[in-house]
Amino acid sequence: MTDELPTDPATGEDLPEQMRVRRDKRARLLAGGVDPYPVQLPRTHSLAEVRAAYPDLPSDTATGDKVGVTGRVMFIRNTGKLCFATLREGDGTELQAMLSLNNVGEDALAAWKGDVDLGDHVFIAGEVITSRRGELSVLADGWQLAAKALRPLPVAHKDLAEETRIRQRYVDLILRPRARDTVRSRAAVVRSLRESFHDRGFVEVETPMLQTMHGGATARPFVTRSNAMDMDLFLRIAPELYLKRCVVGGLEKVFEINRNFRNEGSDSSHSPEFAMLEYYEAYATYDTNAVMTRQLVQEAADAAFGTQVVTLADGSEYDLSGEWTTLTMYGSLSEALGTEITPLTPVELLRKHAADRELEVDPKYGHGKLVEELWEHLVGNHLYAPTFVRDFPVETSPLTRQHRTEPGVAEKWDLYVRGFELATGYSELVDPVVERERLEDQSRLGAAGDDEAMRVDEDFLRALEYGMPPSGGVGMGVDRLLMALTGLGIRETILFPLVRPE
RNA sequence: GGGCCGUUAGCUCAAUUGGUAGAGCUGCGGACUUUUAAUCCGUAGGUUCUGGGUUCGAGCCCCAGGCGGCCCA
Repeated sequence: MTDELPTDPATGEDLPEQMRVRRDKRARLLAGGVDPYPVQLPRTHSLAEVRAAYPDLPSDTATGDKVGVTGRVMFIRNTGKLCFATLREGDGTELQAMLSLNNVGEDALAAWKGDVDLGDHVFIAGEVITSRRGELSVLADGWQLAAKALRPLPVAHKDLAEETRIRQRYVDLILRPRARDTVRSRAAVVRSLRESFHDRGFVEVETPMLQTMHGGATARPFVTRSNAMDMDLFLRIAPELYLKRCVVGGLEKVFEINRNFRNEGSDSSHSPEFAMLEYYEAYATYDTNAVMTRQLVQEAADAAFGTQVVTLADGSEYDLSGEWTTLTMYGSLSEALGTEITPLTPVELLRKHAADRELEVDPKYGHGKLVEELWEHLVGNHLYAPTFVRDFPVETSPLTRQHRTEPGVAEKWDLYVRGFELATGYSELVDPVVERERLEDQSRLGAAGDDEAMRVDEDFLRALEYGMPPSGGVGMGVDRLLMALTGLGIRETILFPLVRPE
């Protein structure tokens, strides 16, 4: 668990025996003129290429074909004059190496037994054969150390403790091919998102992560400092206000996939730093961008897993295909409470409903926040199948357009998947005068102590005053998309999540 | 922020009422030319997260702290 450095690195005196042994081997090899970390090895084939070239070799076959392969030693099975090792390479492919006294000679066999430990990278040159048991193997003519491992590999037969998996992800990746699959799935999903946008004529932009004023979401920012400019800066909580400036400027279809930072705790679905996708499209609405968002998710599922009925980590299936359910926030809340709730329902009554359900709410909450809390508690958390919930309270949606016919609600949807919020979409508010009023309301909340409230961004308002076309906008958590598609927790979808130092 | 649980060998975990800290794998020594988590014989390995306290005696009880997990806000 603890990885203290040795008090004396040269002798490694205070090290556990297993690390001392490996350090000693390295030193002995160097002293004997053998480089435990050679710069290059005459590899001719990947393990996967060997496997692909000989898919159906019968047992106990000699092909006569010579190859040079490399891999990390995952298992070793030595007998007196014949040694077996299971090599594993990057994509998880395994191939057996065999070293026989007859082929490599006494010295090379003794060196193999004496020098090679589990976890070492080795190079094997030899003939492709199958063993008597039918295992595809490379029967060595010679071998060479490719990189000596100085730390023992944890046992491969027991799961690594979750904390160690996160803190030492490299070990997790070595031991658990599934961990590497997750990384590849994530890459496939992100690539699919980009391709879906490119196919639809969107342009990818990168907007500031260091901002002089944070905005675009209600969240607490990280504060940092520019020495040269002698001023505080904020790590962005959302790219929204910059992407809208792009739309004002005539980039009518823009998207960005990048990191957001929110100065909040982490749990199974939150991380202080997370990957966010946002996209804006002129002349789109929250109706049309809901359709496109569904397509983005479905295309990503197809690209990464070849199906829209994905298999989750617990083995269950999750169906993302076809059309998705749509609810309204007030309608579904009314149904859950058994009584009509509207934008005109007084705050006192909402508080009473919360109290009746033993839901504790902040006494400062107004109508909008109370409705959202009640809804999340009574409806949102129980939505398993992909569901769009539409028409949010205006009060809590300061950047969203007022509904075109329904008073008191905004043209905003949230997409819920497996009980958590995956994405949100708006018909964007583009009237600069109304926008200013909303931001001024927010800034009054901020002045009153709400440090999640937005500030008045004068430059953003100036941009809107030049005229932003009617637009739809969407934000989707990329980590959460992976969670939705795999059933993993957010810490498994992020390669190196933030953890306190040991 | 609050509550509960955990923290022991390289890894995964045991340890009765407070009474010499154990196992499997790994390691080390040996045997073995067809193994598949090889097998067999032998053997080593500990600041029990840290610091205090109680006690004849603490992995275990008490206090403070660290790190992590779960639940709640």
